[in-house]
Amino acid sequence: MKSRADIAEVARHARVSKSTVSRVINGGYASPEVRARVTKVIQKLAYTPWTTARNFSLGRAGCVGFVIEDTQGQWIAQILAGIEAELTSKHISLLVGSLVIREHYDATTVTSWVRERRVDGLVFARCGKFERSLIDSARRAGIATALISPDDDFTGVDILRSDNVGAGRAVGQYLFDLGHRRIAFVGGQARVNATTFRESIDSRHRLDGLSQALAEHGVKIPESSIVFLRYHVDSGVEYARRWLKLARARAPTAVVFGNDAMALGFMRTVQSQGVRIPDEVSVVGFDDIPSASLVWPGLTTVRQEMSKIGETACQLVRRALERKSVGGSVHQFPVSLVVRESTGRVPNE
Amino acid sequence: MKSRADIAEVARHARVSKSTVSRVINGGYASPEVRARVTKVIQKLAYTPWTTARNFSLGRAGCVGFVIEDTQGQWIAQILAGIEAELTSKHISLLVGSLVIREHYDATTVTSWVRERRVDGLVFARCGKFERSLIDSARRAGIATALISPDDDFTGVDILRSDNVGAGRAVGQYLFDLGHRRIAFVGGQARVNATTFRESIDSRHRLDGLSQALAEHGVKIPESSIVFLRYHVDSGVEYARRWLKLARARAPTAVVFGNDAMALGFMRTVQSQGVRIPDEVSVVGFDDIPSASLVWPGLTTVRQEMSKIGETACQLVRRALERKSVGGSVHQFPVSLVVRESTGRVPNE
DNA sequence: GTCAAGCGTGAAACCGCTCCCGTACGTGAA
DNA sequence: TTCACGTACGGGAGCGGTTTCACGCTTGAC
Repeated sequence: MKSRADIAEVARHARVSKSTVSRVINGGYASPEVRARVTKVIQKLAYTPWTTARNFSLGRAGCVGFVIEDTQGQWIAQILAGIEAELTSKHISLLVGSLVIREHYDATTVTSWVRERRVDGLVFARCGKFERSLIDSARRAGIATALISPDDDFTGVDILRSDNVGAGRAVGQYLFDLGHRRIAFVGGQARVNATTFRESIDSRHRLDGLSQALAEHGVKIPESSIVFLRYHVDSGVEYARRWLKLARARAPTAVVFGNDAMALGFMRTVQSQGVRIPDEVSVVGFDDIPSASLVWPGLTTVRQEMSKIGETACQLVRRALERKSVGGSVHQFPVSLVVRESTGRVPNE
Repeated sequence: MKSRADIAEVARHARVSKSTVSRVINGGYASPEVRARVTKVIQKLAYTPWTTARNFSLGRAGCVGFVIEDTQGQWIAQILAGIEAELTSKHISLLVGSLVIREHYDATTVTSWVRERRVDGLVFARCGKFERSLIDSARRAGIATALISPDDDFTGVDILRSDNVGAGRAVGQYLFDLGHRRIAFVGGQARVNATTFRESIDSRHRLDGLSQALAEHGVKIPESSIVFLRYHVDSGVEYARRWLKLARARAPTAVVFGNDAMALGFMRTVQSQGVRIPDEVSVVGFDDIPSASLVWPGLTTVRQEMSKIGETACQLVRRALERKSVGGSVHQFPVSLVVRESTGRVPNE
């Protein structure tokens, strides 16, 4: 009992050589008659080339590795949706190799992917800390790499990011129009190594945009109203405690957070103390994670095209693979302000 | 310039045959001296077997396919964390092949995985509708399959599920202890095909447990307080409208939902109408998605060991692969009640 | 001393596909 | 007619591992 047809069997039935069958499948020289005959046999035998053998023969892995840091687990779906769409739409579809979703991604795992040539390409998404040596070794191994990152201090890799400055500007204009003048910004921190964190570049850009837009109307955010904490719900809680201690007349009437998790932490904490949102304070987040629309009041936030970014990242990796060249392009994606109920006109004093 | 060492080069340097190198790597007959010599050469040349070649030679794909339906994108992280832990912990680590995260998973994609032998194993997670023919064809192709599903009407595949009845009982006891006597249950629906839905088995089991626990105290849930809607935020919103219309004295003092998304939809809707939770109504969800702890008040819910379930699913697939036999085991995982602020004592009337 | 059993090793087949190269044929130009 | 060239196809090497098989050596039981 033969378990499965292989290319040789197809060739026998069609009375041609393996080479010809291969050409029919992959599109090479083949006369119409032969092509028709072979195609018919393929149909009849329900033949499908064995992917592993094909990859082996082509000297590739047929996989793209995907690395992400995602403690809250809110990102994955969006980015993956894009990646998946891109990969499956191509008949030469490469699979998403695997992913790392621990709090801090494990460089050892990724290194082994490179060493064992498990992947042809790599996509790093929102990893606070990129190991430069890791990316370099990937490049040396001929592995195309795309980074979803605000940091563009890399050579030879494609970089994708959202227009954070534009996002900040949009938020600034929006809050100004609502009458807000005392605005605070709570940015996030990116991981530098296991224990150290630094001001996140994403957040810095968002703050820059925010400041720019407000400055155009003569409004300035005082240094005392700018703070950078870890990208985590707890940071929102912590900032809420500070905010609650401020005198009513001096407390910011609007707080812009570096991500939704912090914003939601802030909201629930002040709500638990009886503060009404947006009557007493307006809140803006970033990212539009699923939770943002599930709370009451819904969180006004900035939506990024994460799905589109994931899709493009894969396209870049595939293209870099085909051309056997590594590109160092930078792609910036537009964002959109999603207005919900957590923002309102500034209260009359 | 040779790009990379292969097994033949290692063999040359160590003055042994390829076979011996292979045996040293995979643990076969080899004298201590030879083993040491070969190991040293491997170190020196930084040799790592090429995964694709190995898989090809072993006649396998080296991949496990992962299929999930996840519109809200809240599940993936939890299950994947477990899968990833299991796969990377094994040196024979298989990669997560790919995943489908559209609203309704695409059977065509999975079929092509099977046809092209892209995967050795398949894990289906929380897919409302399993295509029986798909699973059967996978079995015939010798692909080990694990289902994360409450439905055990399948043969030859491993099934994993949470103890939904136990979960329902725990919720029932808890609410009874808080003094609740008028309790409603809003279950979910699973997809049967593109347009049809049926009462979800998960929800039915949860309701069974809930009813059992309450019945032991002489409390009965009237039929009119049981409803099955689609597993979606909107269903929570819809139920909230119905609830708001009920007379205070007749409205349930506690509502148990089939999942967190519906519970959160209910909460935000009644909150927007000024209803205080849990003072006026207690709310219980299921699943403990990230959002549950981000809202105010925090949602009391039931946590499932999704990470553990994912991990076990992979173990089962791997084991089925090694033994070349398909097992039909059923695994039930314990759940835990997570009490937050959305539940409280029944209000004095 | 003989024989069987087991260990340690090398040679070579094998997995299924791609692709290089050689050949045969037909066509058009010199 | 001859030659060059492009098209169509077959033969077979090659990809890098694993595994089977054969063979030599050592050991122990009789």
